Amino acid sequence: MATERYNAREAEARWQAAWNQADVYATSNDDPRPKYYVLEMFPYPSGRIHMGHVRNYSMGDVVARFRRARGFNVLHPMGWDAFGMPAENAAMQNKVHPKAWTYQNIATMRDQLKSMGLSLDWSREFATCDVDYYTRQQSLFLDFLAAGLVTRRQSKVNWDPVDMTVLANEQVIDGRGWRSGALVEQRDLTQWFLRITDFAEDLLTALDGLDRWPEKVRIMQRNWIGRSEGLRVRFELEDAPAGHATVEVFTTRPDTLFGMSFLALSPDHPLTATLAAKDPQLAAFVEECHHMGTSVAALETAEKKGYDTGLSVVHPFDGRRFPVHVANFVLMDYGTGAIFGCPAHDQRDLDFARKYGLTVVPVVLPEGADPATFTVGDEAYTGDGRLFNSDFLDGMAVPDAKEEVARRLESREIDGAPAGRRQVNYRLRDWGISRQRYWGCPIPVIHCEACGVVPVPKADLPVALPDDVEFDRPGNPLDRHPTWRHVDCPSCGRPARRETDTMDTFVDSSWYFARFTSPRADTPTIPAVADAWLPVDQYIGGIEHAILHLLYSRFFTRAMKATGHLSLDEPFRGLFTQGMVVHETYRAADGRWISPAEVRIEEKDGVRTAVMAESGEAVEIGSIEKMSKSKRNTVDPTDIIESYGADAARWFMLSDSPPERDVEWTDAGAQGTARFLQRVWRLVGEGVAIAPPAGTPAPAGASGLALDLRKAAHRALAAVGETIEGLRFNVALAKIYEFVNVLGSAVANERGRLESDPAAAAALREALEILVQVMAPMTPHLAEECWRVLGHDGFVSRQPWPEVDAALLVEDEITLPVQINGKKRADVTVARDADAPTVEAAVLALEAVQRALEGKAPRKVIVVPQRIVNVVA
RNA sequence: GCGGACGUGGUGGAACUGGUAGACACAGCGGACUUAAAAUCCGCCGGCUCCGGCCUUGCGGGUUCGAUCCCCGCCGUCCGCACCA
Repeated sequence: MATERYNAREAEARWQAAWNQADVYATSNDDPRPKYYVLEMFPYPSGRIHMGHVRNYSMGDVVARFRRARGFNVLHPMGWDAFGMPAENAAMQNKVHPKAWTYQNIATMRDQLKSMGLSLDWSREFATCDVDYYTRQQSLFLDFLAAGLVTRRQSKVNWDPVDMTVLANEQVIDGRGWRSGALVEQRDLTQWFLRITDFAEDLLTALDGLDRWPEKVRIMQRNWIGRSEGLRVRFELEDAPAGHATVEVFTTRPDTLFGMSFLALSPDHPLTATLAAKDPQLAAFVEECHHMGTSVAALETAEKKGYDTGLSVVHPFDGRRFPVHVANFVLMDYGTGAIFGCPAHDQRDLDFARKYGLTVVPVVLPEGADPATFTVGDEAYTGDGRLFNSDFLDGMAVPDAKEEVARRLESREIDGAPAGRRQVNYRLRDWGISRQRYWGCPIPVIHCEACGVVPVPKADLPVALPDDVEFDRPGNPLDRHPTWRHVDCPSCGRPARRETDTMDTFVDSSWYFARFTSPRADTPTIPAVADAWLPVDQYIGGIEHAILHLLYSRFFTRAMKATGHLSLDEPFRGLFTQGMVVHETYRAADGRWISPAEVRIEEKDGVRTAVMAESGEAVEIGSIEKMSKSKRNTVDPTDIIESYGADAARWFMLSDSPPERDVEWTDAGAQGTARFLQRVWRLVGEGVAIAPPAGTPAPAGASGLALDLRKAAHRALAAVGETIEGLRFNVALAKIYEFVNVLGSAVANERGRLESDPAAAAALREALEILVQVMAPMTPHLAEECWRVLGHDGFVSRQPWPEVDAALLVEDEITLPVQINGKKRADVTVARDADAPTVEAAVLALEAVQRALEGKAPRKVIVVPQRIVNVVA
């Protein structure tokens, strides 16, 4: 009988409507079953979804559907990370309001996501630019402010003089603004900060407990937080200017104090400023340092430069005097902004000392080196060893010497304070969230001449963005709005001024996962509900968020705990970072990039060539790269879904490559997937014609073909379950292919037996149902359609995952490979529970073994039960 | 410079805890069906071979009855951080 081809376009639309009608994927907060929260990083509404989204959301949907079938109450929501600069850029370029642009994009992308057939609870959807959302965010900010988790202070920022805004470090490329191309200036601005550094230690130590996170991400966060233990050491200054009797440095190597040859100040150090006020040459040097730029390239090639201030400091132990320099490589915002230089054991200090002819005295002797001859050339010695040339430290190991110096300096007073203080330092900085931008969450404070900074009372929230703004000039439109910023002081009632800075959009994404648990509540969360759902059991997204978003969210969760909005520390129990979608690139003879849609690939004798589909003009096939607009090597998910179907797109995104690695999109692969899905459709159609009706139980105690089919089905069922659980989707799919191959050849070659043996036919029905159910997480539309063909009403999406019959997974007889001297030479088939002597006897009787032994007795026979036999001749 | 990951057929990859290397797929080749094409189905598909075998998981060693897996040393690719004292 001829089976109709599966019409993905028609069937997918029909099942999406049916799911929607029956509200299949809505989740209740009151469901008593165990919870499972699966979340994919929500998208920025840039315009259209891309294949990276398809991959990300396909993975999450497999997890969600699988867990639902396993009996969990699954929360699988979707929303929009909707504030940000692209909306304002669009406003400036195309004269469209950021709000209109954003919501239009959301509408488009929502339709695209819906066409993928994702099992999302759309009733919980929100965008971070919804007033309802950012109102709660303002409320959170006020709580953080009251709890002392927010500060306002001056800091150096990257200022783009053309766009007139602060730029994040990531937005400064080679010293220029990423959009304007203007040279970025360092400016001192008053900024709002969230005090993430208060949690530095906890954010660091808690990483150890995140055992379902990729090790790579944990290491990146660990390095980012950058904890180091050291000592602050205060030096007495000679001939010091008023107010600068001492200068303090931070060091992690107090053991090398006797190897000191200079002290260096940051150009931004207060003492530098004091000295520069009276020393025009120093002032010029400082100015020069500020113009050196912050780009990677500039730092890499930057020469060590210094300026001798003429001052001296006194060594705390032996009273020697050392010069004080201002040096370009000393950072003001790490440690104390000053260092002591020990050239023998620090490469930067060594470079500096060589340049300015300062002494180099080694004080740590590598093991086995001769103290009389050991010298340091162009490479500082930073390794371990024993102290020498170091007075009372001589002979000590490095750790002991560190301890001894700390101990002595702690109990020593200079100028009324201890000369040394142990200190733990972090690289992590407080999080500056002020942005001079319109399209963000307004910071809810008011500046009053009389009262200072006054928080907006919660009753007055929201501080809503005005709609009537102009984007005809760069800068922040909120600053130029005729009325918005004018407001009465909530405290004294006199005219005051609103804060016109908005929040960094990373704030918006730092708590959205908590908001999904009760998205319409009039408080940021309902604590009991948030606690019931959180943590997110499986979070899936790109590695590019390894630090910022994931660290901010970890901080935010702690801050929300401190302010009573939930009561846990870690938001994401399991984290998975998926690889990118990559594609071949194509270039025309004149060098312009050509999109895959315009290219036709031809293959002759294994050589692939490409031509323009229309003109036949030759096209060069280039390297495989991340899909990007600039290289035009993108494919549009909607085109793919229209030509192959959503199920095929989903399946292909999950097949072949392990999910953490990059996957290459190829048209041939997509076609192969579509062919496979047609094959499954035919198989189910042909199979159901032979199999007994729905409801027929699987045959118990089956044998022969029935048993073979049952074993194949239950083995696939077990393997698919295990591999999905481990997020090894590519392996899950391979197991399904294997299973389909078994079923396909049974239906094709064993038709007679299937028709004459009711047990085999019943086993076939069971197998087909299992096939449809294990495929349902990946290809839900096709699965629903097949489920109907198999004679069932209702949704396969609501079916529980079938139980594995463990008895069917074990073989009574097993075939063991037989090795002779580690090389496979034969097979032996024995009972599964045969003991070692029995197996050995069977092996030695084998003809191949006899031949290899040439009549001699084996030296040794190793029997690994149920695995392998190795005969050592 | 520091930190990390990876390296398996033409390609993507599989291989439980040290136990048959190459599952599964893509591409390719051969064949069947067809007036033809599409679709579908069947077969082959790491290398060498004196047809008994031999070699093969980047390279060189080591441990082991046995190594893609563990250890040491190289080579290569990719990613992250980067004057953090």
